[in-house]
Amino acid sequence: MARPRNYDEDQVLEGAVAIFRERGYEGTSVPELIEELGICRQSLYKTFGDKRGLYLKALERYGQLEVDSKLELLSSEGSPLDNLRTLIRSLAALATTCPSDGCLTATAMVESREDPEALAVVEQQVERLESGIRAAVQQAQRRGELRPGVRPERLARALITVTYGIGLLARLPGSGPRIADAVSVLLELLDEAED
Amino acid sequence: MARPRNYDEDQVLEGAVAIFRERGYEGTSVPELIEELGICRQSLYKTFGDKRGLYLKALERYGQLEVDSKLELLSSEGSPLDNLRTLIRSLAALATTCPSDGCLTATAMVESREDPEALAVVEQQVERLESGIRAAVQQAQRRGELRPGVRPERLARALITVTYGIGLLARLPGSGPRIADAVSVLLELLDEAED
DNA sequence: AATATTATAGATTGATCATTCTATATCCGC
DNA sequence: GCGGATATAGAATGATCAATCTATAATATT
Repeated sequence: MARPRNYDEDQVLEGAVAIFRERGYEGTSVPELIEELGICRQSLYKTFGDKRGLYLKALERYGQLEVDSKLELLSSEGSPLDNLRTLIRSLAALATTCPSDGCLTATAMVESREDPEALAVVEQQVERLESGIRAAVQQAQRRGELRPGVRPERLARALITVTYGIGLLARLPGSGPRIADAVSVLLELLDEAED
Repeated sequence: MARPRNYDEDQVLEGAVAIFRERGYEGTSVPELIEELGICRQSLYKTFGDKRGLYLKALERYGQLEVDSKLELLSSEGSPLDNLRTLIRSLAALATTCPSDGCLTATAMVESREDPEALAVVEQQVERLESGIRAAVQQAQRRGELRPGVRPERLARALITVTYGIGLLARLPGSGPRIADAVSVLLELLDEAED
């Protein structure tokens, strides 16, 4: 009945995530997107509305995957405290990664600071991760892995701040040691909070 | 001999800092700069080369003032540890500030990630603050305020990461509690490192 | 006061931007 | 294999961008 589309929406979105991570929203032109995503102009507009629509979807998708993988890590069987440690250690990977793999959520806090919809997406993902961390801390505490004095919400918020701070610093060449040391200090902090 | 200029270069730069902090580099057009700075087009180009030249100078000026004020704080008389505490507490101010007063240095890490010169300015300021913090930690340690086991460089790098992380999160509405808690946890961390 | 020198104001340029429009190609159900 | 429907390709549009050019205004020295 109709000509079938020549592209896969998910695949296009994945490509868009990579491009926006690397060059940002303003830094990417529609012609570039067309060219690199291998999708034709009209299809892009038909499927995503406009450039910003594609960006919002990419932002959402990125956050979804990123946060999901962290939450999954936190809900592994075994010690919640160990899971927290693993999560924190995984942040160190950003210290050695090329800046083009930086955190799109962190980037969006700056690039989209005048876009309430984008900020809402960001806020939602940040909150999702924050509550996952808080839950893990609470579990660790209930199991007696962390001292009773530890305040889960406060610790979770502090960890969130460092997490996205690391996502930011990863953009700055030469920040590898800073990230590594931040991770190391966080781990030590958990050790000191251990019961 | 010649018509005197109608503007003060320092004042223009200060205005540019405010504008770039609020709307970023890409988000500010030259006509807007002209209009809001009250400087005429030609003078802007004559004095600063081009838009990017003005931006680089503004970035440098912002970092200079920002870091200087923090370093001054750290080198106050009395207890270096207390100075560190004061510095950390001062970060909490960003939790309540409007996002337009966000940290231009943190913003530049994202916005100017493809501009080596801008990144060099950023890196220089970050390093300057980092070494100031490290010196303060060393002094505190030498005075016996911090445990001998504390590693100044590592702690300084961790503090830097949180500092700019806070500068990032300040852009996200609703992050006030996160920033406040991050500060609170940092202060507790210092307490635990006390000798 | 005249002139040289620099600032100012605003028109102009040429590139690039996101988006829409037009025309052509491709496929499915019949 | 034909008609209808949708995808594609790329030209066209109109706005906006940074930057330059042109012409006018203002002042300090002579």
